[in-house]
Amino acid sequence: MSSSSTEPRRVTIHDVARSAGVSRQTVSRALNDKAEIDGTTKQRVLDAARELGYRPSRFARGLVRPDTTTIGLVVPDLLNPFFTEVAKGALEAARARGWHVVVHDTADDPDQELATLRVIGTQVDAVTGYFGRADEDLDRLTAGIPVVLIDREPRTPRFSGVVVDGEDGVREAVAHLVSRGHRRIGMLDGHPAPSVRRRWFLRAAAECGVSVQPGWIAAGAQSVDGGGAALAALLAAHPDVTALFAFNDVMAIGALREARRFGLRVPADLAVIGFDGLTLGTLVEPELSSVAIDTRAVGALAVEQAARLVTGAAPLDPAELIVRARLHLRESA
Amino acid sequence: MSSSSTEPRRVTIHDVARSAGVSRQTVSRALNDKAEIDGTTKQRVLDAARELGYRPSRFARGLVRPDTTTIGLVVPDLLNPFFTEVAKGALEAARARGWHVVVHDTADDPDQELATLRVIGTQVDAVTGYFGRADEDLDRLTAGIPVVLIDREPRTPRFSGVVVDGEDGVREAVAHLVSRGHRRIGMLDGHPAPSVRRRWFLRAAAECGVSVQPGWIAAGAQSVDGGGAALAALLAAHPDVTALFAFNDVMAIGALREARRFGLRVPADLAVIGFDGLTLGTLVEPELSSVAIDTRAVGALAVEQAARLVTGAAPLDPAELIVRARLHLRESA
DNA sequence: GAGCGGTCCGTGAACGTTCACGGGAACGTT
DNA sequence: AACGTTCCCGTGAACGTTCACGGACCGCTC
Repeated sequence: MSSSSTEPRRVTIHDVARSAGVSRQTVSRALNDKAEIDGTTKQRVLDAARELGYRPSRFARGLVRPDTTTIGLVVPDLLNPFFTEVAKGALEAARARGWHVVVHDTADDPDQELATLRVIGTQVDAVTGYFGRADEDLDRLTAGIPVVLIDREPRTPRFSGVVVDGEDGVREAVAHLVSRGHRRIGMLDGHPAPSVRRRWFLRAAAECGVSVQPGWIAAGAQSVDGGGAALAALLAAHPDVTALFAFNDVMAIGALREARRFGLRVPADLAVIGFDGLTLGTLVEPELSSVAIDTRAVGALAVEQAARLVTGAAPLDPAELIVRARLHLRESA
Repeated sequence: MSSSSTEPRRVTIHDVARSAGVSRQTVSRALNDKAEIDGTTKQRVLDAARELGYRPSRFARGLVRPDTTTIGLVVPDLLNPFFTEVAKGALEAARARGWHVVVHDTADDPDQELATLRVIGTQVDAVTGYFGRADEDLDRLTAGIPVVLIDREPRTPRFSGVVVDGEDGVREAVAHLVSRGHRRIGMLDGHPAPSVRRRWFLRAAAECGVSVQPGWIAAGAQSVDGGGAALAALLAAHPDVTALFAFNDVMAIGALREARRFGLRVPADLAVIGFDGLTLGTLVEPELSSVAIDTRAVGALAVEQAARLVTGAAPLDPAELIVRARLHLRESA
């Protein structure tokens, strides 16, 4: 309502005090439900505050009293149910501590990841999540705040992280397929370059005595459509594959759908096993077998570790940060 | 490493300055990549900062320079894909502004909602999401910050909100079912008390000239299992129902699964139409028909409105905050 | 009517950072 | 030798709030 041109200066506690004819401290008392204040003055202050549209500055307040800690969670795509479940676990763990979680979705885009890190690095007390950038970049951008990586291969001293160990689970999966008579087992990978999960798969196959032709492995985007496309490509070249291990459940579900289009019955014509163990897998038909990990635990562990790093408590041992996968058999294999 | 008992006082910019033998301002210059500083001193300062484990206080910094605004998003259950999609829309809209979003999951629990409001009210610049509490409670707990409600019936002057108008969409759905010859159409409601969506349904049915027996409406929890249970109850009492409108897609998917257990083919024996239009509906078999709304837009609109309220710009007109539903036909009806 | 306890309120100080300004040193120019 | 530039660096002030303290006022008691 003023006249001038510049920024409409913020309404401070002083303005309220002046308007109500009291001092800062009395305003503070009224707003924070403290004692030592008369009922009528309190109401007068509250009215004045409302009238002026006063909102205390959380920065000024945070400066003078110990305040809630905030941690940043970075995920490539919140719509991917895997990350949703991890986020849920993180939120629960944070809530248990009374902490805040700011969630950032990078849309799987390195530039957005960079932008996020740039802005988040100065705004939170710790950051966790999935990152693609090199360690040096991360180190520089986070400027000293604790970083907890999730499911990232090289663990360096600077960054601790939650790692998922699917080796045993994948071995169970392959062993199960072999026990059902499958000999031509393909894989849908989620990276162009061989992923860790592919290594687990190949090693398990070798241990079970079945050989895997290079052509039986197709890569695709880590999405439903990506899984469908990868299966289409795989079947076009090698229609004799009878079983399938997928990089994750989302791709596996895409494969399920694609198999239906091909007229293949699952598991009769094509057995499918995914990875992650999403609850989503119980909603599709047939229900998806999967090498399952405790996704909530992943998020919770990340927050737990972040908490320890922030408070300076003894950090969790790397061994305690390992989440192991187990085969959950349902209908698709 | 100190001796005393009390809090291990925070490392401030002064400590770094003293350690590096320079002034505060020089430390600030080094850390913020400003000019007017010598290369070697800069490095010395950086080393000292790292050595001491210095982290600038975001509060002190936020106090003195204009800082990123943060908005709170409150959802009952992030694992519910509907809320996930809304959250995604909100995150995208916030990112476009360079804003932060702190996400809180209340687990559908009034107490947790209360706790969340209590802590969030003083920590963010605006709050949006789904709330169950009465207006007075919300008003008191949010202490003057803008509140944008999502999909909540009574719009009061104090609270603006995004509302979804499914009336036309539901009418399309019922009309479609009737045109396919259905006369006994049931509904799975998500509330014990008649919901707005139920009103839309009943009105549409009346307009289409079909009557709905009270027993054809069953209520259940707004979850997959809740939908399944509700359908089971409904079919037990009224096995002659041939079509179904569900409160939302999640319940509809539960109904799909339950129908399969009952040996009913969808849509041949039982046509099913959900509400929300989740992408999840394209993953199930048969693909789910649904009265669809633009879920991302819901989240985006909420943030947009919050932005206007925070910046003091002209708020969106209530008419602009209406998201309309349209029937999306797929396989299940 | 002096003292006392209780209630209510105001005044510095402090939190940790950046901004605006000023100043010294080194160097080159006339 | 005086002067202007450029490059660094440091000193008060300010951001908006709460805490610790002190003090005014009122009513009561002895």
